[in-house]
Amino acid sequence: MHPAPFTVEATDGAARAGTLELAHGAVPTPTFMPVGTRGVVKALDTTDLEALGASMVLANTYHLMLRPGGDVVERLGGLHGFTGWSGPFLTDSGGYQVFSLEPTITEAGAEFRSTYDGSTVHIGPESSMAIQQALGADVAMAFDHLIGLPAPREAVREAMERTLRWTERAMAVHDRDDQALFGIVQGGVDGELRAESARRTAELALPGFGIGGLSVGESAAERNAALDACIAELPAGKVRYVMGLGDTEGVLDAVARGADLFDCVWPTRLARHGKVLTAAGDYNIRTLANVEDGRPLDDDCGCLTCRRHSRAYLRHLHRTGELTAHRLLSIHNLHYTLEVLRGARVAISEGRFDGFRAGVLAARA
RNA sequence: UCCGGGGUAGCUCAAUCGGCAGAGCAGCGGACUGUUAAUCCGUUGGUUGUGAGUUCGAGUCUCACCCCCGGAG
Repeated sequence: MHPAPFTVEATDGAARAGTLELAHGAVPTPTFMPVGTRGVVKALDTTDLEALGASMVLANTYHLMLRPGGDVVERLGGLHGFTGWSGPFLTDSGGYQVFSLEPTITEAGAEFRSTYDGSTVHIGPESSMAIQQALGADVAMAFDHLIGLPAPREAVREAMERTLRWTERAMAVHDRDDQALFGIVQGGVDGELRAESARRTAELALPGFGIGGLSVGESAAERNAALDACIAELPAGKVRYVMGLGDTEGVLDAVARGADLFDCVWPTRLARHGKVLTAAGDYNIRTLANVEDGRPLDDDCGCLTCRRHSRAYLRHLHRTGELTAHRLLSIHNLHYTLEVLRGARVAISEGRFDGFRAGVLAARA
């Protein structure tokens, strides 16, 4: 087990700025991990990610075990050798697919119909761990049971308890020294279950903690209350990763509550759908309003896309289905998201996070 | 000038025997959060080229005219 030491360098209220040390480098927090499910951030390559200043990338166990297979990736040098990304990686355990693909769940694990060829595939806490160790990310996530909300309290408790049992099973088989294993807090939007899940997961003495099961149908107020309940029970000296959260308002809410790490398809998926994230508010590039607009996507943005291309050109590319549109908008949206968190980090260290956050939100409104 | 084909939403086209004028695209709006999503959902547009006629009822049948395409001359 890699210890993944986390140093809190500054705090401002509950918000904190820190550094997470991993086998492939240090990650300044708070920060955002672009999602590269199949070993690639859709439409981008590793040089794009380097230019963006991304410090860590996420990949997915379920998808990579099916294609090309964990063993193939392992023989090609693990995720780092295979993809060419030399910075830190985190692999999700396949737990999200328990939610999104609705497999049959038993105590042993989850039984899926493969999304690629329809064959039956099984993932349990041990097999997810084995595949993640083969993939060789800096951080592996324990296989968890994630359910959509709203859900009956008993179902939320059952998923939470199962996640705890599965996490202990994952720990029992994990043995890579260059890889950290994070546990995942569940509990829906029930404050008591969240607190209990966080407390019992923290007792497992893992190097970091995911806060999972959010952004699955609950309101922002419910999500924030759930975050408060979890974070109150998690150790201050370890990293807190809010899984699957990526919109500006949601991320800033979480940073204000003491979260350090995020990942989400939000910036990249929205980019492919033509939605542009900006400091002055979000909009769709596809509309007629942009047809002859020579301005950049965002007047104040310094990203590669905004330095070189107009809204009119990007609208044209998106409308005509040119693949470059996805790359250029993904670069912009990721740059925007990373900048918000870089700004938050600086503001925390200077003791002005509340003002920073209020300014960002006001400009977007 | 003659022969043939055609004219329906911004565009390309459907519409059974004469029986409530539709679709795709475009446009407009919404959704999307540990990726089965370059996706999905919703929605505004009509004097059916013009004018008469037949009929309970015409995009559809009849007549005249206008316009477009092809062929002939």
